[in-house]
Amino acid sequence: MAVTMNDVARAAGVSLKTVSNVLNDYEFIRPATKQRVEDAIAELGYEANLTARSLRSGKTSMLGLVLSDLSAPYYAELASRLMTAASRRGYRVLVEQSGAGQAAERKALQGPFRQLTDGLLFTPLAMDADDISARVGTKPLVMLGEHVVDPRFDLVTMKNQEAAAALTRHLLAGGRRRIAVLGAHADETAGGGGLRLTGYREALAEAGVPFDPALVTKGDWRRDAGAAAVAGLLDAGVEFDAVFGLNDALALGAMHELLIRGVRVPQDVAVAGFDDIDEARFASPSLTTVSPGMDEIAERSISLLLDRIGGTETAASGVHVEAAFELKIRESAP
Amino acid sequence: MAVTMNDVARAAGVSLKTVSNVLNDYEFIRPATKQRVEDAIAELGYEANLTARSLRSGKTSMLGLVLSDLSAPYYAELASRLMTAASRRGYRVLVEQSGAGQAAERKALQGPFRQLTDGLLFTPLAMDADDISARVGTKPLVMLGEHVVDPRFDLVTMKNQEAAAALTRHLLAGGRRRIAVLGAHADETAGGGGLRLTGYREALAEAGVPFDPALVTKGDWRRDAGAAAVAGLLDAGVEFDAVFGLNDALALGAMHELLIRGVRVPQDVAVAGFDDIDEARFASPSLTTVSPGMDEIAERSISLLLDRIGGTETAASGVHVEAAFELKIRESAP
DNA sequence: CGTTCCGGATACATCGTTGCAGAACCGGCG
DNA sequence: CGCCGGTTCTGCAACGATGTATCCGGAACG
Repeated sequence: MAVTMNDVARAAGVSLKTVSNVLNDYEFIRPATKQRVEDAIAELGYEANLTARSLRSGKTSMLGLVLSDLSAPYYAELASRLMTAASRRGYRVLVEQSGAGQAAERKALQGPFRQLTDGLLFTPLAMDADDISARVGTKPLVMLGEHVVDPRFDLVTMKNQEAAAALTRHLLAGGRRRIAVLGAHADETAGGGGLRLTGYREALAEAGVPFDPALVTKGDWRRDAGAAAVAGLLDAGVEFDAVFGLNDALALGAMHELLIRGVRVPQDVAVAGFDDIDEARFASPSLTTVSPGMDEIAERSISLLLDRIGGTETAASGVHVEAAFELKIRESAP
Repeated sequence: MAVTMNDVARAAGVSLKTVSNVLNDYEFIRPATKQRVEDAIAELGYEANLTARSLRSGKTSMLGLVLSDLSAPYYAELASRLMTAASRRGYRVLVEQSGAGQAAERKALQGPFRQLTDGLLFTPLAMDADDISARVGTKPLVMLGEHVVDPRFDLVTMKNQEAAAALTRHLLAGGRRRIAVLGAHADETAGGGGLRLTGYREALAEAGVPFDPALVTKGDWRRDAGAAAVAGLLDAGVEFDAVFGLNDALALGAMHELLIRGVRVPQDVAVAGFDDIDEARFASPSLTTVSPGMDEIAERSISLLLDRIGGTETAASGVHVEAAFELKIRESAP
């Protein structure tokens, strides 16, 4: 068996509780005693049993991260940064993939997964605010992304609308007038897609360019959907001189399809994306996109969640954090 | 407070232990009793406390996954599949990023991380076999990847050498004779890179094409390193008509650099990679590569680890599993 | 000199579950 | 009728830590 506190106590000639006190930085311990305990710990190679500690204290030192699919580059990078940020503060991150399904999201919110964590970072895609509100327990929950924007919940996101507007302005400044949009969803106004679309329309309006619904295509935020959408536009004979993918995967899929069909990027059609995943820099041509300040998002969301867990943050209604963004002008839309 | 077994017991009019027995599928329980307990559980919405269960049983139902960096596409996809495979069998996966550092790898092998998991999937990059052997505890450990191939350890990997040879043969069949290799490491023969390089040399030898060390460049397995390596070759005036990136990231970085410099792919230089990450399909041109049968790797490694945990697999020395591969011929090297 | 106060350590209960041993009950058999 | 073996259920201890209450001894105080 592993070494327990009792063994340490015996070796140090003190009570079990004194060992516990040393470990928990209890204030009133004679230096000599503390030293004896620490020596015993070192000698025996004692390591605290986290499970027992969890049972007693009710804390697990784990944060849950619910996202649709870890293999999506954006989420993979986000998860990686969140883990790093959490680990700096002594927490681990346990990831749960929901596959963007309602059932899985609900389960992550209520089931055993919740029990294993002290707080949740949640990227809801299928559940709506009321549904979440009804099922959210007592443990802290911070929303990521923009599918659910609701004053009841803490939220860390980016300036979606502003960023999309800035990107669209850049395309307009480059002389583009017919900018196709990929990845819209029906009736979505609150989500990230909706906000980005709103930013796009805002920039068009400023420039006096009419909005043409025929240029807006729907689809999942994946490479293959981007390719398919562009294929659809081309086959339908819709004219366009730029493509704005609501995320990078869409834009990269679109760019691939354009190049296959002999459409030159950026000469014939400029392409821009959103997220600045690592791949965007190394695509050919490299992809113009918006960097969402992911480090800031990771840092702020961990901070916010830990403040809630620790009770430092006490705002009754949701705290909304918007990270700064940065335009990344590259070859695909110079 | 949450509902405990005691509450359920009271509600069902049985002892606490009977509730436990029902939950653990104990054989001798009258159907009527079982029903009463199950009704009480449903009515109270009881959920077992996993922490307490872990403390008592010594099992956590979590598997550890140690890899260098979750944001690398290959690892992200692997992690995602491993999680899915594990979840099918009632296990969760806890990921730890080592950043390819020795200290971090050692910590993952011994520290609290180990405690939280029933077994480990380990992708060692910095530690060697003896070091691992000295620090591996009693809990099961399955190696992934090829940096450490040692009869002492269980290992799930792919046919690196065969796959690299097959890919090289394909390039040779296309008339390429000067095939540059990106991503070699000094003196590595056992690791994945070493095996792939060996496969490359094997195919060259078969074809009677001399091996030219000037064509082999070293570097990390990342996009930027691939770009840098190609830049180095071009600047040094080394002639080559094909590039074999030891992984896809390298190949994609290389392709980017080639295209930037006006070298046509595949007309002037063919490019091939290794891993078949999703991005390879959507690159422009799409990337010829080797698919390592990641689903099989995920499935087999989870199976093997669980067999070890459950004591089903009892081979004294390491079990070595090699997943099948598949050549993916695409535009970059038709 | 007796009392109060506090630093320093301890004993015991407790978190929610499972393993072990055994009690109570039942029908069948000698 | 008593004993036996199997079924059904129960009580107690234990997993390894922390919270609460308490105890003890010495310094400070009146």
